[in-house]
Amino acid sequence: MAPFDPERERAILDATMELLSEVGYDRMSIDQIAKRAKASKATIYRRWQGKPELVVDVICRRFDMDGPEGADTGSLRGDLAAVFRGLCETVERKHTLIIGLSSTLLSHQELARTLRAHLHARDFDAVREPVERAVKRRELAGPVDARRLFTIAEALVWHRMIFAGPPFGPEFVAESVDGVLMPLVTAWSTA
Amino acid sequence: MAPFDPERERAILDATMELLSEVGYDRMSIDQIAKRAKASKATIYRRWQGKPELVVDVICRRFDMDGPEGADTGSLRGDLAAVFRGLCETVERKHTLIIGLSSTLLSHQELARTLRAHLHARDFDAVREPVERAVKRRELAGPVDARRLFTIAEALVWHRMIFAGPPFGPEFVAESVDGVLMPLVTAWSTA
Amino acid sequence: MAPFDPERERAILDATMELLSEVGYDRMSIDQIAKRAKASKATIYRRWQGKPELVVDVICRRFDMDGPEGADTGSLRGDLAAVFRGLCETVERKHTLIIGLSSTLLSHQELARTLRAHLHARDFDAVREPVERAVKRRELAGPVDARRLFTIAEALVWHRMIFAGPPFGPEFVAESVDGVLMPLVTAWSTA
Amino acid sequence: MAPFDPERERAILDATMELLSEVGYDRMSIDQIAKRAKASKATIYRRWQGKPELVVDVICRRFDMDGPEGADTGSLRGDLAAVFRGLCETVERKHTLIIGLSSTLLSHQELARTLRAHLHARDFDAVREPVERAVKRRELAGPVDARRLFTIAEALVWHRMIFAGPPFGPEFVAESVDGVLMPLVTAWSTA
DNA sequence: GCCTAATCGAGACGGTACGTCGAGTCTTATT
DNA sequence: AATAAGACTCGACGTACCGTCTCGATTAGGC
Repeated sequence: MAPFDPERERAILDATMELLSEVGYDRMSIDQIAKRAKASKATIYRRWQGKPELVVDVICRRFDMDGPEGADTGSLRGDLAAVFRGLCETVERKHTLIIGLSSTLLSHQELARTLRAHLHARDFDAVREPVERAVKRRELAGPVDARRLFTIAEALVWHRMIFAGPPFGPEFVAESVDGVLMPLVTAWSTA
Repeated sequence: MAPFDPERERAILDATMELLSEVGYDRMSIDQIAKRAKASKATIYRRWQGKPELVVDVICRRFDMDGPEGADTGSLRGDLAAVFRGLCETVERKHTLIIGLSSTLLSHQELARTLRAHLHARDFDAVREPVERAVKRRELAGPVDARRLFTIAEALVWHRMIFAGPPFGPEFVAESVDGVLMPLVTAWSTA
Repeated sequence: MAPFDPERERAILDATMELLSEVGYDRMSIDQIAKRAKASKATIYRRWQGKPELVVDVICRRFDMDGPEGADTGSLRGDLAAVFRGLCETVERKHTLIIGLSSTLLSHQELARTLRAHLHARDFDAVREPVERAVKRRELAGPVDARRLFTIAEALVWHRMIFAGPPFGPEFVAESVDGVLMPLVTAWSTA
Repeated sequence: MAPFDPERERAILDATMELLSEVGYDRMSIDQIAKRAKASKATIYRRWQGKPELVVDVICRRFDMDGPEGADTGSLRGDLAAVFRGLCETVERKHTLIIGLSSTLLSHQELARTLRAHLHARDFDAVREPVERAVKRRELAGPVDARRLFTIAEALVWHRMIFAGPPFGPEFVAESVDGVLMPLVTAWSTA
């Protein structure tokens, strides 16, 4: 058992996951995690600095975006709407965790960096292909920076998250795609 | 001394302010505040429900937006840039507090509403006038929903705040105004 | 409630007493005491430095010798035997606590002093009167230092305690009184 | 390496000895011993039940009385004083260990027996010869139970140990021998 | 000018969670 | 087969805040 036992790690991460969704970040205690994982607190603290680090690890390992799968709907608008809906789901799924962590992240910059790296990353690809297809289809006049477009989408979702909270209805998706993303991408492609 | 002593209120709010900037929201304790304000914890809890409420009060009273004062620069682009810069400053100034609070807000919806009310409120006006002036000047082809525009601006700033953190350089302002706000407002006005 | 609440103190001391006799010093935890006294650990640590100090306090307040009351039996031998039996009882009653504490006392000299002060103190008187009566009755040729005599008795009991443990049978009392105390006091009085 | 390696045993006992004198029984941990002896905890627990057993073993092997060597001084008083001084030294040397162990011994009767066996054992002989010589010299009127005498001496030293602590000055030796042992042995021999 | 009542400081209280430590067990790789 | 290394469970430790509470002392305005 000389190296860290991966089985214990699993058990602890699993217990953490469960408790996160049952009681939330704030009301979840290390003792609870230990008890549920049939682990000792020492084992937890041997691997992670504290609760925030543990939860960030959970997020990174378990909550990673599954790629919103830019399904090809035939039109740019349809593709963007699909991606946007995926983004809403993802943010909605993680937001409790991330917001629960946020105050801690202020004083743990390194932790914040780690978490950020896992926040966009993969999703970005999901928007590049629809745009490229649209260019090929002549739906767009010229090439467009997909990264920038994705950033705007992300900003819209998080803003909604912060100032209104879930759920994200279809009217929010429609308004965002038709009122912001499409006008923008069109404007950019003709610039 | 029959009514609540307003002097104590001041002392408590001041102490809270100081501690917030010295140690941050999380590591600030009610005991610290009481000691620094030479007040008793009872006095604090008599006026506020708890730490979050107290801090929200501090934010509302002390941190309120000074109105980014959409100075008339003669062009829509200049006006929007001015507003956007003001928004950056405001968010930068408050973000620590707001993020510190955020996890609490998840379980205190009423508190969240109070805070939100103080988050945009006044700023919104600052963007309506530039837009109206631009319409008058024929810089814009038609009327535009200033609220929507302001929301986008806010979303961009908060997104930057969350995923990169301060400071917000001039290139961020330029990119946002030229790459997003101007194209959007133009597109909307011709729709 | 400004000063320390004496009722809580009682409850804590009582709980400590009970647990000491139920599980012994070593296996008694502060958490147990707190739970049984319906007190919080903080309250305990506010008054006492730690477990040893608490237990010493218990000993001092609750276990104090009730004065073995040298009942006047008419003869010096009878009186000494009575005192000696009382001493046996007292030591037997306290020995578990004291031995439980002893290792701690090594590194807490001040605590050790406090405890020692409560170990003989009162008992000493119990042996002075029998001796004085014996002198009056001409049973003893001259005056005798009662303190010294008591010390010998105490030494005998503790030695028995350490090297054999309880119980102390009547043959131990007889042997001690007839074989040691009486010969000694006789020798001293004729010196 | 099939059988238990005696070299490891030595290393462990040595490390235990060192630590006992450096930090005392209570603050010495098995991990420390293991680290210092470059041994593994498993190796320690394979040989000894636990810390108390290990320390008792150390005491038995390393701290055994070297026989206070009842040097023949020509007089019973001189011989007894010599033995008594030796006893003081021995007890002083071991007392930290024994007191450190004492609380554990309460719940480990077998261990207590083992330790007791090593506490008097040899010393007893040291007092028999002086007494026999004194009888031969006609210094004593009749035979005396040396064991009983030794017990009294031991009781005096331990009592002093417990209620005052070291060091044992010459006045303690003088008072004990002249005030207690000599009167007693005289009284016994004429009985 | 006094009295009654509200408010104050101080800080003890029951709780809950923290992060650390030591004991004793068990696993793996080495010798 | 016994070892060194060290991870493991368990449970106690002592600390820090939380939000509630009970004290006297202090200060108001109504008499």
